[in-house]
Amino acid sequence: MSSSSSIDASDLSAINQHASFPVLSNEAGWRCQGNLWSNLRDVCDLLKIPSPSCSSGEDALFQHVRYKAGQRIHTIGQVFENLYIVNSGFLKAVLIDEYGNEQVLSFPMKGDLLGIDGIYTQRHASEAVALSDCDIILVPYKTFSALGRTYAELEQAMFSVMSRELVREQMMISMLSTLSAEAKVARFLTNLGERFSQLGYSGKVFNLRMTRHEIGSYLGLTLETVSRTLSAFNELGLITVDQRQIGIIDPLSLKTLRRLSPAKPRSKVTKTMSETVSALVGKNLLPQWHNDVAPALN
Amino acid sequence: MSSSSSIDASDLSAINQHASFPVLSNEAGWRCQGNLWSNLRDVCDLLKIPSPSCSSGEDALFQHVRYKAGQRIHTIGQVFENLYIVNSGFLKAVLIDEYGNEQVLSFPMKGDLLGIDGIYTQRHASEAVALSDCDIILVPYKTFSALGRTYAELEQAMFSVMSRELVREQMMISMLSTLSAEAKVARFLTNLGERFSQLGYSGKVFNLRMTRHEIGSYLGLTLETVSRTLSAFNELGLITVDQRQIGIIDPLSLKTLRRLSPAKPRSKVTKTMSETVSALVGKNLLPQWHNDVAPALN
DNA sequence: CGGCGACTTGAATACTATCAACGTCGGTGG
DNA sequence: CCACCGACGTTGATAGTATTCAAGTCGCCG
Repeated sequence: MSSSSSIDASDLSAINQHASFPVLSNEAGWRCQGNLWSNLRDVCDLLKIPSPSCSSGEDALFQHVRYKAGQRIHTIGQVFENLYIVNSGFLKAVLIDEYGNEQVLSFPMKGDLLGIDGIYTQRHASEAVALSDCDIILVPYKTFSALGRTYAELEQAMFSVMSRELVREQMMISMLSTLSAEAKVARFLTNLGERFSQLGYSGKVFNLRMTRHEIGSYLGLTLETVSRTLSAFNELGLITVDQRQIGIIDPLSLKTLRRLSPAKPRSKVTKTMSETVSALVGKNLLPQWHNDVAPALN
Repeated sequence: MSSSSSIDASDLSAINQHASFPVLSNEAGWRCQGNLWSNLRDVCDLLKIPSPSCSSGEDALFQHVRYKAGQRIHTIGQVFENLYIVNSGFLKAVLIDEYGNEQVLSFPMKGDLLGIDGIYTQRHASEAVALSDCDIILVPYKTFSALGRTYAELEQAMFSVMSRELVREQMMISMLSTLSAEAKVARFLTNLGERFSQLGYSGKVFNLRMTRHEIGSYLGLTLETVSRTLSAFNELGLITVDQRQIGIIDPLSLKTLRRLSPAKPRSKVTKTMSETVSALVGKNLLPQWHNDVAPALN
């Protein structure tokens, strides 16, 4: 099935059984044809962690695997053997709850690490699905552990990455419990834009790779609410929406968009404001202080 | 201030500066008076991870610090130097969001590990506050790292613990976005009960150490909703409530309590159930399928 | 005793979910 | 080629849940 230079996901079972421990090789030839293999340095660069200084770069080679949109990288309950690093493409990480509903946890893209959740029980707690064609680097956990014993910095970096994930999830928890639907969607868009920017794509105009339903699951909203909110932002001139094409027009307003003041509602005078702003405040789409400090505007 | 055998939190600054790297000592004397010091084995036991088999148990000693209710173990932005392990007492871990509101992330108790979130940026991302008097074991991260280099199993265990935390937070995310207020509170109570059980306390009758406001923050609800829900459970005979004294009467119903079916109601057979259950169904407190298969009731 | 923080309870409101109808796009097969 | 279909998306009407605002109670501490 794997016709030429590209390892296909359908070959993965064979790979897992026979090549799950890529052996050292001084032949650089393995890396010549396309992106079939990466060395430790490549992997560290991708993860944005410092690569071990004294590494020859040839300690180990890591295999790339291609997945087509819709394919699963790992599934819930599957025995944990590998970590996965996204080299290209877009995916979703989902949890299936006790009633069979899927909960989207994240939308990994280039440079993101998958599979950490399997370390604890030695089985994956979540599943990862390709939303577009993907190129994934397969990092056998045993290999990685062994390298960690050799290079202390690598081990340290791994702790750091896991700590970062932890903090990211904490932010997610905070956002889920405190923000309004509008604020959630607004942040989702700006965050996505920022991530695209960091990858060298446009952070202002981009394509959503996921459905409204998946966005809703990720944000704790229904797909209708997501759709309505996008439409509202569009009407207000904050963004443009054309199916999955998003254009960010007013990033600042999006970023500061907030819930209707969960704290002290200081009922104060509303002053004359620009059309747009008053429209926003009227719809409770801007922070409360736009009301409080109204005199400062205009 | 530290009068006798007990190290007080107010002495902590001095400790951090001068004794942040507890030195090896073959004198067991340090551990004689009370719980002032723990060795690696003690720490591993507390965390429920296997202690390195070839460890002498005297590689390092870890200092205990006592905190009084209300004191902070670490604060946001504080330089990350130590991990903390709860030996006794109850705390809350909180995040302060951009508007100054506090978001409760967890309620750590005996055996829980604090401070992991500081590894990434080398500064704590959250803060931990004692809800009761606490005895905390202070584990300098550097010491711990060094031990990890010596004992591979220890390092492995650390990854495992972090992975577990990650999965726990994922469950939290899922719960926050999909469950109803009733279901959230019900799970909160049963989870708390289970944790108490595991510590040897009663899982049926216990004291809440936190305010309704803190519970609400943890669950993404307002304090009023928490209060109302507890009252409702009380009226339904699922629990008893007397201020912060909780008595779990019907653990099973609590555990299966669910939102009013967001998904497709899968018609299944229901076994005969008690009065209590039909009361619950009447108030939409039990899964939708309890209604769908109503003929099966009575 | 006074006062404050925590808690409870009620009433009204606001927000989001739910239900339903319809529109669009892309693929497939007659 | 076109008709049909299914998945996805939009929009409206309605319902329901949780928040907000507002008293008022309780317990504790100075």
